[in-house]
Amino acid sequence: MTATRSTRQRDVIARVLTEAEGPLAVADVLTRAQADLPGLGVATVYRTLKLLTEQGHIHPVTLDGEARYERAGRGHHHHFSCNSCGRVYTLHTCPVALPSGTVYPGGFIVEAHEVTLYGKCPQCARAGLSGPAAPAGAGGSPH
Amino acid sequence: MTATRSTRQRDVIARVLTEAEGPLAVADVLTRAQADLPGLGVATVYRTLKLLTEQGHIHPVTLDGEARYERAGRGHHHHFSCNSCGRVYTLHTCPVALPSGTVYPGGFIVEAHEVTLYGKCPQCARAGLSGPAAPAGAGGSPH
DNA sequence: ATAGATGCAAAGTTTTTGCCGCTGT
DNA sequence: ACAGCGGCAAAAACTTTGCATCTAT
Repeated sequence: MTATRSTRQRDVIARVLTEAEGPLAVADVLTRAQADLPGLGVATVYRTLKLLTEQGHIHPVTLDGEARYERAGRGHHHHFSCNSCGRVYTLHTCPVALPSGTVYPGGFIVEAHEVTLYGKCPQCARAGLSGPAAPAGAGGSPH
Repeated sequence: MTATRSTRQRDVIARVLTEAEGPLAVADVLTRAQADLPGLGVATVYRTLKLLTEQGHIHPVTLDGEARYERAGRGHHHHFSCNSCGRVYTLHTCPVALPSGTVYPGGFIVEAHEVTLYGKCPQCARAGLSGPAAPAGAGGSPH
C-alpha cells in the first residue's frame, strides 16, 4: 500500500502553515520553514504542499493573483489583504449572509462564497502608512 | 511626452473585453482577438492588458487561481462562478455593506472588498447538471 | 532491507523584455 | 519624419519532473 512517511520537512512545513496569521505564498512557506531547515529546497515545498492538499490538510486560495495555502478545517472565514504591507490575514467574522441554497437575483443558485477585504491592517494603519511598503517583521509576502 | 497611440490591436483587445460576458483570462483575450487579428501575438496582449490596466480602463480580478481582466467603470459589482460550466458572470447586486472606511473587527480598515459566489448558473440549474461539464455556447472560459 | 522522500539540476510553463522593422500622428 | 507599437525570439520567473542519495519504518 501507499506509505506516506513522517519526515522533518513535512512536519515543519505543516507547522509553519498552522502558525501562520493567514494563507502563505510558496515563497513564504519556504522562507519560514528554512528557519528550521536551512537546506530545504523549493521542490520539496511544492511537493509537500501538493501532498498536504491532496490529504485535505491544507487548501489553496488565490489572492491578488498569487497562490497561497492555508490550514483546512478552520471553519468559515475570509481574508483581509493589506494594501500597505501585502500581508494577508484570516478573518473570522463574515460580512455576508448567503447560506448554501440561496437563490441570487437572476436565478443563480449559491453554493458557496468567498470574500476578500482590502485596506490597512492594524499595524500599518497605526504606523500611518499610506502606500505599499515592505513589511517589517516575520510578516506575509509582498511580492 | 508620452503619446499612447490608437492601434488596431488595442482597439480589438479593448472591444473584446467590452463585449465579454464577464472577466476574461489572457488566453481568452488572445483567442477572441485573433478572430479579427490573426497575427496577434501574446506579448502584445500582455503589454496591452498592462497598459489598459494602468490607464484604468480595465482591471484584473483573480478567479479560481487564474488572472482575468474586465472592463472598469461598470459600477460596483461582483462575480459568480458556475461550478458546472465554469463560466464567470458579472453580478450587479452586492451582498455586503462595507463602505470604504469601515473598521472591521480587529482594527482592519476596509478600503474595498471583493466577493465571488460559487454555484449553479441559471442555465446549468435548469438543465439539472450537477457536475462540471463543457459549456455549450459562446460562454465564458472554462480552463 | 526497501519503498518512499529529499535535494539538486534539468525540463516545462507562463510572463516579461530586447530588438528592429512597422505605423499612427 | 519619428516616437510609439507590434511581432518574434530570447530571457526571466515560476513549477514540475528525473535521478541518485538518503531515511523512516
